[in-house]
Amino acid sequence: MGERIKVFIEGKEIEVEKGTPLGEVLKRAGIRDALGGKLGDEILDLQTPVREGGELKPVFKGDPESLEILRHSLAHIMAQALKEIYGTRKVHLGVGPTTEEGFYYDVEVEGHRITEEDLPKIEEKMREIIRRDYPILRREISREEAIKLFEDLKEKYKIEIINRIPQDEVISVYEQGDFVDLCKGPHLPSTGQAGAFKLMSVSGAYWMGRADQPQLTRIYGIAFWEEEELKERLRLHEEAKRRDHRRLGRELEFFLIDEEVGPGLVIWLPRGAVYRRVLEDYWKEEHIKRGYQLVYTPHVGRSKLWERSGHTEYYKENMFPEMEMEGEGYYVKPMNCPFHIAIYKSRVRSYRELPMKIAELGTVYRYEMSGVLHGLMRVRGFTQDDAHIICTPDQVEGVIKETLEFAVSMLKDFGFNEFKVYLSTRPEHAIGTNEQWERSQSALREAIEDLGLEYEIDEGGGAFYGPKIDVKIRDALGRLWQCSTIQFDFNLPERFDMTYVGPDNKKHRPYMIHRAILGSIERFTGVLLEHYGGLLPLWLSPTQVRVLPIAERHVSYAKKVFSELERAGFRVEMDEREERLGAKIREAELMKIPYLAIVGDREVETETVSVRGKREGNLGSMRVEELIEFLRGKVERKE
RNA sequence: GCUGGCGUAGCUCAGUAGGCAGAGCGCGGGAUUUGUAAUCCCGUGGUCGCGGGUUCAAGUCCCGCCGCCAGCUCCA
Repeated sequence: MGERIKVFIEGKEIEVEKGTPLGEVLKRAGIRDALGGKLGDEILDLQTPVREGGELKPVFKGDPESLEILRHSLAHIMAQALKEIYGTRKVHLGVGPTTEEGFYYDVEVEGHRITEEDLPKIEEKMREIIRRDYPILRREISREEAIKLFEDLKEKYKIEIINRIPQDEVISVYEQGDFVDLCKGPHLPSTGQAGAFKLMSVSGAYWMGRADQPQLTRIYGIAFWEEEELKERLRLHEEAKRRDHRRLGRELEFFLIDEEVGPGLVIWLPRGAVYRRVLEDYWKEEHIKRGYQLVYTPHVGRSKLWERSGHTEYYKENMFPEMEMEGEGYYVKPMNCPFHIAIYKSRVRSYRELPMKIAELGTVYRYEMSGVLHGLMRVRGFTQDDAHIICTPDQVEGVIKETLEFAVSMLKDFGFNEFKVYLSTRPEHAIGTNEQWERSQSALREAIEDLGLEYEIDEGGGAFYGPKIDVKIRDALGRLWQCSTIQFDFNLPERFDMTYVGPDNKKHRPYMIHRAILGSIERFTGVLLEHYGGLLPLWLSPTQVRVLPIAERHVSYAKKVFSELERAGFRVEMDEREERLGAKIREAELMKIPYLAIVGDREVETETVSVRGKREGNLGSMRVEELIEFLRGKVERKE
């Protein structure tokens, strides 16, 4: 009799011998149609021996966890297809994990470069393997056996993986037909049960993610149980493409990135600049309301400054190279903090003036590797909505709470309502005292909990100089984007010898916090454009209303409408070209102008305008004052 | 930066196997006076990313560089 363990399934307690396959365990609990089970964080398939007791959740086809099983098996089916096409010993498999929407496999094919053109052929072979309906069998083998097996198969990468598996861990392989792969599972019982999939793309990926290692070909696929779900996902991909901010930025005349000007350097076109001005005005007002002091600082600073701040030591690879003038070195700023510190230090500070909140829409320049640049999302020059808060130790809790609240409320104003917060705590090598770390970390955690936000802790993921929280927002397509960050800094106050005079008339070291809410204006704009598909909320729209006279005889009345709207504070345009109404409307629609005020004989006659909303369509006739009220309401509610 | 793909008119794209650079939209001019997503006609527009090479001949083939795209890596 072996060791016995207890598992709990749907409230039932089942005692089995350690190592009983999961399928057997489930059978004893009276569950027959499951695909696997979840024990702790691990998803096991039916063949996996259960070696630990605990709560066991059966996983059925259709459960989110079941996709993991499906996708794992599809990765193997793809690998098998590759081997059948290019030769078993010519294909060297790397790793083949599942992703959020499918799977990929990193492979090296000797003597052939896989391109997207190969994908249909591979897909076809995969379908064939699925039709053959091979049973997928799990086998646990010894380390020696495993090494011999994969050496025979010329699977050099698998050997490396085996050598990294801890000595006490079981090594398992899965077989289907004459294909065998090192894998801990989970898998479907047979290839015939694989669902709907599509191979999407091919790209390079370093072995082990390290640039000094060989580069393999990564083949991506997406997979779902049902054809319908797959189609829906492909539709989302199309939608994302349609909403690509780079396309919208050009079409709506928001911004330009010009090769001659330089990669990663954004030029804001007049329409984009109007939007940006509105956004920045709003941002400034909100900061002033909350007691921030707005400042402006230079774009370059002496090398000595960056040496003192530590940037030349820790951040140099992200900085534009040093320039020299009158024998003195200068750097273009990658951050605003040293300047804000200079402001703080411009005179002696009393505890009475803390917390001091210094804010700036500060444009910084960072060297980013050419391959990572991407529209507005990843650039080399950008404007941070930056602020530094300097406070006494016992103000920390209040300051953090207020800051997080501020961030969330601002993001909500832009129409984002779903947030995910990440708390990064002390890493192994860190500066600062235990007291500083604990106080800061608990202030961060409390603030998140007080606001009832969903969060995750990234244990040890903080910077060496302090813990932080990052806020990510979820967009209309379900994607997460990092925006806000609240970061403690125990380093700079020391380096710059920042002090304040306390009630005891002695000098003390303040706490300092870096924070950004939108992150960068450029990136945030990219996110906004994609979130709204270019149709920004009325308050942010560069043009809010366009007046369309139908014929020339309506122009003078249209001008009256135009100036009334303008006087009411709206951003208005008029299209008085000799064009058909349909054409004027079409162009306005393409420019995503939120409201059109159309005037023809009827409107002149009745002193009204015919209103057409981009979202709502024809809204019928109303008096100009009514339109103004209607638009005002929308602007005020930030709709 | 690395791997792969791409780079033709302002935009979207065609250009077979080297053999006189094309279309639609845009833009300019004219006609049309127009009712909820494209009026018609005429015209304009290109160092084919840049630089070399092969060839009688290069948008097309080869090499180098630049940029873009998908990833790797990194991040606001």
